[in-house]
Amino acid sequence: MNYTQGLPADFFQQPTLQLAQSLLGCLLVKETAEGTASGFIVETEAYMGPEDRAAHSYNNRRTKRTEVMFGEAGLIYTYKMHTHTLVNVVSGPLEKPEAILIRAVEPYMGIDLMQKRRGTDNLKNLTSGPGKLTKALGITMEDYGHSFSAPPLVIVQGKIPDEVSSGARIGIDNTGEAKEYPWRFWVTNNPFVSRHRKGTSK
DNA sequence: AATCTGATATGCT
DNA sequence: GCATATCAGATTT
Repeated sequence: MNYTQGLPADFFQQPTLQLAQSLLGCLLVKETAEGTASGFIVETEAYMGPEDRAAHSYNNRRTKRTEVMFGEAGLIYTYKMHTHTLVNVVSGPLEKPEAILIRAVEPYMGIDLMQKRRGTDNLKNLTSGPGKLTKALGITMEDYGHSFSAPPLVIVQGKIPDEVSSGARIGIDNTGEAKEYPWRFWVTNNPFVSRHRKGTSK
């Protein structure tokens, strides 16, 4: 199978919190010289720009790193955290710095390649975290600023999750009230989510 | 639960 | 230039 085109632009133009849920079950595909690897998105977190203390773009902080968040929905926002690359989907209209962090995927195609890149054959440990999935899929800063609608990194239609849960986000201590906002979404009971915390299913 | 790792950008001196 | 902060992960206690 070959992916020449991702989801249409209007898919990404949903309100950010809604898009974060819509992305669950979609297939994230990365094509490289080594081969194609892909996985179903099973966990996301929304970051709501100026009003969100936890967001890089809080208070419209516009820097070289956050610049792409002010662009159009459907662009790729990658950044590095320590030794790991994390990947986000830019959301919201132009000049609204909102984004959705992809926190975990369920391995689908190219599992051999992912195992090689991660140095493990434990499926549950391949892509169950934002830094892990980028390494497994081969996502790098090279992808920064590109679109999820075109190769080599695309999001295509996948399957509809059976059930979706929501709850507080992860890793954002000391950011005041924002840390309790239920802006993390995951596929209920999916074993590939990064951390199992309590949430409410819908 | 604590600690190490150490990319990138920002802010201060 | 140096100090600091960041949407982690792996390893060790």
